Amino acid sequence: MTWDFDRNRPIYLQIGEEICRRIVRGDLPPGARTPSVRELAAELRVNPNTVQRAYQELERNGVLFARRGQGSFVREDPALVGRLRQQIAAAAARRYWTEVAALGMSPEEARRLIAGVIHDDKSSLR
Amino acid sequence: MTWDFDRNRPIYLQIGEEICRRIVRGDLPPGARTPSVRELAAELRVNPNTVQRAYQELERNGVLFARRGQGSFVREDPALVGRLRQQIAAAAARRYWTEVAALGMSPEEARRLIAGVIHDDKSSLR
DNA sequence: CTTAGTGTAATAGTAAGATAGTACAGTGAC
DNA sequence: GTCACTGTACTATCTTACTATTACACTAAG
Repeated sequence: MTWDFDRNRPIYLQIGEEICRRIVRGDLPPGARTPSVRELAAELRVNPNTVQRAYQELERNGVLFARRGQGSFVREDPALVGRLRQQIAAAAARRYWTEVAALGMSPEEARRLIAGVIHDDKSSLR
Repeated sequence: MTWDFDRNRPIYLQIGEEICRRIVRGDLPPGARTPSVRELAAELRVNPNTVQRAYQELERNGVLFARRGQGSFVREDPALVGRLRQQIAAAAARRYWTEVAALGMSPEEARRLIAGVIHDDKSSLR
């Protein structure tokens, strides 16, 4: 999976967010080994330093831990997945509402717009 | 209105977005003069060059036009407001759905989450 | 022990955003 | 004409994200 970054935001942040998404989805369950720094850097066509910075950030936030010579792993905290899911989703929802409210959009229209986008996306899958 | 920037995104982009929001809301109707470069720079505690860059960007996108010695103005294109409103809102909705879908969230939950956030916000206004 | 793979650290260089300061060009009011 | 405002342009400097490269410390497998 090569993948496109938002050029206007630091890559290391976007990598961290992607790791968290994989954890929430269950692709990276607690205890699992994450891709190594060099491995992920090659996959994303990015410098290893950038990946390492992302991992350090995640370690500081209690998401990962690292073992020299072995790799980095998802923490085994049972509350982790739920916490991440809740944090990310709530932030996304809040951001959406903040943005459209700043346009003067009504709650009803804000809800309708989301429903429409979701519906269009579903029907475009075939 | 002093106002806080997202430190992880270029300020000039955020200024441009705020101008567009003001246009959509009607605070800056077509034909209206925008704050001068120096004026807005002072208001936002930002360098005049940064504001100028935002204005240039908006001029390239057909949102503003400038007259030396007079100021910058919102274009009088009758479709402008609707176009901006549609663009910004649709992008916001799409981004929200992309984000939560990447967590594995269902359409129903995505809609419920938005409804909850909007409701909480309304009831916190008093 | 050797080897290959891991995380970690340090250095140097590049590019972009932002600041500071100055200067020039056009407009309108006096 | 003068003055005060506008947009516009340019240079220099700083900071940060990112790249490139090298090196070291640790672990597991052979």
